[in-house]
Amino acid sequence: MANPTIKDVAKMANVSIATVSLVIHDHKRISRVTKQKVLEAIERLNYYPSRSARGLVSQKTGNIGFILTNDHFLRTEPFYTNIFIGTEFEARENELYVLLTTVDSNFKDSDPLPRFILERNVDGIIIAGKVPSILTEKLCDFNLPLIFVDFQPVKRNCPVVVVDNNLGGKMATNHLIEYGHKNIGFVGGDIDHPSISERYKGYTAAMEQAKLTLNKNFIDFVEDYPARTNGFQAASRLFKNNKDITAVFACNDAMALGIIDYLKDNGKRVPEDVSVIGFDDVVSENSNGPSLSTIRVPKMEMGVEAMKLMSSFLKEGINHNKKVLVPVELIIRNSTQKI
Amino acid sequence: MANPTIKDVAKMANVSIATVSLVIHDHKRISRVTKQKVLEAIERLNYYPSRSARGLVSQKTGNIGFILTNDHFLRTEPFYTNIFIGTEFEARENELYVLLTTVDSNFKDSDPLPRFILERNVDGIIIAGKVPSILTEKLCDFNLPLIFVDFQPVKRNCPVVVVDNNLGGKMATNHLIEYGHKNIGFVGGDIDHPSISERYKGYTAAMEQAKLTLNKNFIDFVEDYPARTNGFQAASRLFKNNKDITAVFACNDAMALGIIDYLKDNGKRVPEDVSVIGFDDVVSENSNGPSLSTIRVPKMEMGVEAMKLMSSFLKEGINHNKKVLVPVELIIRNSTQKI
DNA sequence: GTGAAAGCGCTAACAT
DNA sequence: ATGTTAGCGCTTTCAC
Repeated sequence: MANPTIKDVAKMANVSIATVSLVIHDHKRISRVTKQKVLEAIERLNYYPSRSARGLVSQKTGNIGFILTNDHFLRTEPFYTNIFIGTEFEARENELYVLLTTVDSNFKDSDPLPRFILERNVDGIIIAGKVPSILTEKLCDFNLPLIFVDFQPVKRNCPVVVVDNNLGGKMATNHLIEYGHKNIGFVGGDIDHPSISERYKGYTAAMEQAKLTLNKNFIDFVEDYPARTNGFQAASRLFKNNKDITAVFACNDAMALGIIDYLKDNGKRVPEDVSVIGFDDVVSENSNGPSLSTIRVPKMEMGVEAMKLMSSFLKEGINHNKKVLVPVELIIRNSTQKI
Repeated sequence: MANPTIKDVAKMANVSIATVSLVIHDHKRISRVTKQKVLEAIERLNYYPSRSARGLVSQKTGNIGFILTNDHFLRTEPFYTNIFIGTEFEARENELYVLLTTVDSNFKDSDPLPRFILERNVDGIIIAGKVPSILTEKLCDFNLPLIFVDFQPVKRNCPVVVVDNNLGGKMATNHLIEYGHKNIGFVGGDIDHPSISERYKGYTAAMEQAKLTLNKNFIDFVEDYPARTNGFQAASRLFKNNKDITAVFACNDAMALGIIDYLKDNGKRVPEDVSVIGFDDVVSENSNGPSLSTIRVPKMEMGVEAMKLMSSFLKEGINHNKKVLVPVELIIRNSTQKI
């Protein structure tokens, strides 16, 4: 039969559709015999309950929405993509599907919300990366569980999966310090971004702990997205006036590459003249040049953790308002060396 | 109101739910006045029809399934991921969502099909990359439109979006020939893979057209997945016996990198001693080393095209059994040079 | 332990 | 031009 319904099963098993439904949900008060009969019919007909029908009556769609800003969606490095893949992975374990969508990076109050919310086509929402707070506010008004990954919204108290950015910042800086560097620069993007500010705090903390002077001239923030070209620009400002910098910690790999671009263009060798370390570990896999030391962020795991929170909330209803801090790892490659 | 239904709208507009439905579907025979009334009520209540309810009655879910093998899903280079993103992109234009899932690379007859098919939770399926033919067969049995991307199944006559692999192979080879190379090697993966065999055919065609001898010793196929390590292995076999090879065309970027790895390890410089060209263009973006010449494959566009085929089929019902051949582009970077 | 029946929110055929 | 109604496939309460 093309698309058997619960009726077909009931007919074949000589029971009512209610009984079939109970069997499907493994209800206790069903006799062995009946259960067996029904299961056989299901098997023979190759029956699967329809999602739409279930969704309508149970108000559960089995879908989870995944929201990303355009900016993040279109970035070439596989950062948020890998987080998405992680959610996908864990979704499967929990019989869920993920609906991906993007919102404008400058989401305005008048902008429409993702269609899957309006159509009640998701049971929960995972938000990856920084999104405008106006969006967060609007999302909170719906009665949908909300989980944030790689971004902790201010004010709102939602379950969150974030990288231990502070520790990572310390680890990167300490690595340079241990290699004998003293004049260590920091290059960052938008300081208002929680991740970047935490990485910066890790940097200052490590510097202070090592009793190294924190030179304001060694620090450069771009207002823009922390992209490769911005790293280049930042480096040009940094090195113009500070010839004695021997190492730079960039807030992410893209900027680190931009810094290396600049140094190469200006006759400096990496790592011989200047050590550079990044953050995220999005570069390595397919590069064939001198590889970048960095702080590895377990991107897929972050997605997995987020979906685990979602799934356990959906199942057990416990909203622990948990903050999952995923660990980072120092990856020493060839862009840093002892002084 | 929390979740207004069609009834709420009908009540507020003083019409029947049927009228509301007709207005939603922009039916002709509705008077200006009524339409206006209803639209106002919809606006005021912030009403959106429920996906599940619609899905149940119309047998249309608004979802498209996207199937990938594990192998492809887990590869680090963003090839299929970008195709997926392309489908996602075009899906939004057509008010569709994409459900991603993977199947085992060795899908067996007894393996269950993706859940979204069994639950009738998709209106069509896009299959990306090579999948076991047994899966294709099973999928065809369902009455779902099927579209293939980056893989053309043998026997089955489905709409397909593929790269012009043959032309790409010619372009890559001609590039090397134009640079003065004569002893040009070819390194490929599984020759049974249509894409690889087409690229190889392009290579041989270009060689023959240039009246260059096709030396069997200059050609190496691995049985395995065309990965970086396999490129390394292939290169080691190739160069062991053929000291006079001055250029290699690798069937994809990953293998090209493996070849470069081997050459470096063995004291050969790229491109000074040996030119290497790849295929796919998945390396460039975040590499900081000498960059790889390659044939660019428009990955996102492929996804877009596939979803366009799907959407137009769903809307107009025209199954053109079209074969969309997406164009490739020669990207000359620093891994190839004139002899 | 099992069945009858209501109803989830919508579409579409048929009435009026 | 608009309303009435059946029914999509399922879950769940309430009878029996």
